[in-house]
Amino acid sequence: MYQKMAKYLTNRDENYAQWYNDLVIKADLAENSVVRGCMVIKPYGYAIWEKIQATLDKMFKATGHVNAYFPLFIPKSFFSKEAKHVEGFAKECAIVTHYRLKNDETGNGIMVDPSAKLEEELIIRPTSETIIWNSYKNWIRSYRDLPLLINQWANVVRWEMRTRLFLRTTEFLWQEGHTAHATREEAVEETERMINVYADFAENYMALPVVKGYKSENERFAGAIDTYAIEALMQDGKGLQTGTSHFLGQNFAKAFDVQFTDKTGKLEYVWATSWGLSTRCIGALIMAHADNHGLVLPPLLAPIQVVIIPIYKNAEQLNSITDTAKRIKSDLEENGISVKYDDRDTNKPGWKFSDYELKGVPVRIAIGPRDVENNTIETARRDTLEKETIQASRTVDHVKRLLDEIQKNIFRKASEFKKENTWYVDKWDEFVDIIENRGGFIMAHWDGTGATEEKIKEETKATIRCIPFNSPEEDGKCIYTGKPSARRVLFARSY
RNA sequence: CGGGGUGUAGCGCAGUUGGUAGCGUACUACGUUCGGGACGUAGGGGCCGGAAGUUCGAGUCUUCUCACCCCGACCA
Repeated sequence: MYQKMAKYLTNRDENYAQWYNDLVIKADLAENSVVRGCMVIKPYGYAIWEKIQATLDKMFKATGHVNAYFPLFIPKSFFSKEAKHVEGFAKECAIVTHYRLKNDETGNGIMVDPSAKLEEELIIRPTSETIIWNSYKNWIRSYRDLPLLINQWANVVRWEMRTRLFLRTTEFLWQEGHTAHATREEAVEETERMINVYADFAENYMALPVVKGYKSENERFAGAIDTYAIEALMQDGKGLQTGTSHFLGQNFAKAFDVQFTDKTGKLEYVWATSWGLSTRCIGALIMAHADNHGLVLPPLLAPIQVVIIPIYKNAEQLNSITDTAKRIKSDLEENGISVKYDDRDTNKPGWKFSDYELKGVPVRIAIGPRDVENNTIETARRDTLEKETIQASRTVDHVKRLLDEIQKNIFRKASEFKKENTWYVDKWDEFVDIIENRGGFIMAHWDGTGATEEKIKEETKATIRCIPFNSPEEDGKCIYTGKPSARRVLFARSY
């Protein structure tokens, strides 16, 4: 019955990358723009982002943060103030050099007016530490001004060589939190708090099990003392970082000369953190849960949680079905469930079934003449594709239970997948074999040096995704060099 | 920036030895359908990426050019 899907969507097991691209396009999430490397996020894709924003924003507010907005443009000179930071981003910056156009005198449309050259070029933000800390300098005088707990929802630009919808685009949307603290301890605590917020969000809303950990020096954010990340496993065995939190120490405070007077009257540099999560996590949502029928959205982030589809032969039937459908819709909505009643006459029921499956709507309700007659409805859950016919009076309880079960079930499935694809490896041959042939997370010993990490990357394309917080102390030998190691770290190929 | 590939209808593609462009899908209208992407009939839609050249004649041959895609170096 479902085989025909192959006609519409590339098979996931035959070509994962193509399946992903097809899915993003066909589920109407986004498309490539005429601007190289940039995407158009379409209404359905943006609706998912809005759910993500709304959820995270609440979590940020609940942890004491407030929103603000800083400029898109950053004076070039700001960038050179923190040496490591420049190094990290210099190769992928877009630069504004002029501020005016004029008619081309040779008659070929318009041109950049060479007389309108900016005295100092402006960098389009790849991240906002510098412009924000330039403001913080003016805001912070005393310990009474701290902590400063600010988040912004923004777009950023990183000039990427190779892009993929949601996973890596030249411009993307994200939130970036930037906090300032009086003590090192407080800043470290904030860094930890926010990685925990991300992990909570990933697991309980995205239904995505993650590994929390430290980044190795090679993988660390440019300008950070320490970077924490959450890493998730995709269905093709590759890792995807879905959120990061940085302890910036006093690096930016020193670069922008942000000092405050502490309780004892002493002048101190401010301690900082920054943390971010981007539209990339929509890619994670897709790659972690979706199947050959299309998207599978966790109910807590699905723009439409329930779709009602009428099945009818004539206007009379449609009218009586619509009565039932509207009643059910408002009953569900009263219970905080988002419902779409799709009574468009322009598509057949079968077409709609497939379309909403493609779009990952968690629960579908079908109502036909037989249902009206028997006071029943048919429900179908997206995760297992199971259908049930139930008494219409039971709809609200049944749908609530289904949404709850789907949310739990896809998390459970993803957790099992992660467990089955996490390998504890002690031999290099086995490491290579798993990376080449099976994929997944590999927990292995590492001698702690960047050189070794680099060699492993060269030979296998696998990198250290993180050094898990919960990795127990354990004597072992580095998988590559055989040198002593105190704990296992997480290796994987990644996006 | 290196290596490979593709540009023909909205999308996906075919187009032979050069002879004036077609298929699938989508679109429009009407009818039959409607419980898993319906069917029939009739229609509309093209500067064959761009420029120059060869030729009586170019989607097809030559040269130049532009754009995009894939593989590498960089990355959330």
